Amino acid sequence: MKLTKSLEQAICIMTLLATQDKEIPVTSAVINHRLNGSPTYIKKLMRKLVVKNLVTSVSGNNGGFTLVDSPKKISILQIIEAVEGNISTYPNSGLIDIVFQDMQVAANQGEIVLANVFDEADALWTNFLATQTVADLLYKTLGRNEILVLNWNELDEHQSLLQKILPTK
Amino acid sequence: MKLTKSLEQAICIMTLLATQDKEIPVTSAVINHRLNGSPTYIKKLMRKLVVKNLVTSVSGNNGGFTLVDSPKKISILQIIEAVEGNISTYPNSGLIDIVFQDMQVAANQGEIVLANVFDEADALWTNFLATQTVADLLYKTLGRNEILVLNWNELDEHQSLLQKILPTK
DNA sequence: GGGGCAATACTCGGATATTAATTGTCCGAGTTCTGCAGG
DNA sequence: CCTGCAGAACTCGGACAATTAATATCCGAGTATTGCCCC
Repeated sequence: MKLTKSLEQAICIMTLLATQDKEIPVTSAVINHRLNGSPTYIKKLMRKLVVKNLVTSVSGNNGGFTLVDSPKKISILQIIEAVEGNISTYPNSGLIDIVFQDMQVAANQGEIVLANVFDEADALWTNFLATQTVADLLYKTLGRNEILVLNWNELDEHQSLLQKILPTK
Repeated sequence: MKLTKSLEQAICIMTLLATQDKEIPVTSAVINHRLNGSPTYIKKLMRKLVVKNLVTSVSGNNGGFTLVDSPKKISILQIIEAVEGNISTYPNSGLIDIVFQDMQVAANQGEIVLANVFDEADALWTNFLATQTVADLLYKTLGRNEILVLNWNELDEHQSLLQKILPTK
């Protein structure tokens, strides 16, 4: 049982936006270049984050994406749910009830019991991830309790400049 | 994020075997008939349970499948791992490190932090499901603290007899 | 009557097809800024 | 100047194609019972 690759990308995007000067939206071109994935697909991904109100999009010239909230207020769970939808691991189709159908038991009883067990397990998982914020990730990774802010648009320009220069030599 | 349909089937099979007289193996034909799925696919599923030593298979005439252990000793987690393999939800491809590659941070640090967070969440999930046994499911569903035992092979014969008789009328 | 020997009723395991989910592409929009041309 | 207009630089959103994972089928085995035939 794996989450999708999209989720990994979404987390990257969120941490990236978290270290971005809030006044300057990051263009999707910059995100694409960083993540090195399919540009059009990443746009779709971005849309999911926008719809779930985790990032805002600014269209037009100098447009792009910005975090809605402080990284301290964005949990990993929110990102997961934006990308994957609600988490419910048990693929319930009621199949279990056919096992019990000959034992005098209320219909759906097996289904209910099973669904509850998995819901409980899922709740443990989601509750924990709800406590983990994007800021926590940055703190732990950078080893300090502050988030440094930079402008990815410029950072990326350098990179692409380099890549434009190198091949010509 | 869903587990596969196979898992639902596997759980049904395990509860079914749990209510079967241990002396009499259940044939896969009976299991197929009950689950109403693809017979050949269910055989493959059964194999996974056999390989993980949750059920034993007896070949030859009057052969079939039997639980290895008491339902009290079989956890839901064991069934899940037999069918889905080890649970690790984060689709780690190290992508996160590209975000941090320009900030002076040990390589892989982001990857490690993220993987740990998800591992911790997964552990909560799996630890809980490790405490839930097949016997628990039966108790909760049947509403009593004993597992009634029957012979599904015979039960199923009746059914198929009925189905053979009915169409002729 | 009992020892072999087929027939029967099962599981085993891999190669291969089908179907569903995920990922990726395309195209034609809409929106905001910038710069420039004409009054 | 300053007003308006065209173009550039972005996002939006849906329809469609390709890729990968899950499900299902097929086929040729192997193995233990059953029952019957022959000595």
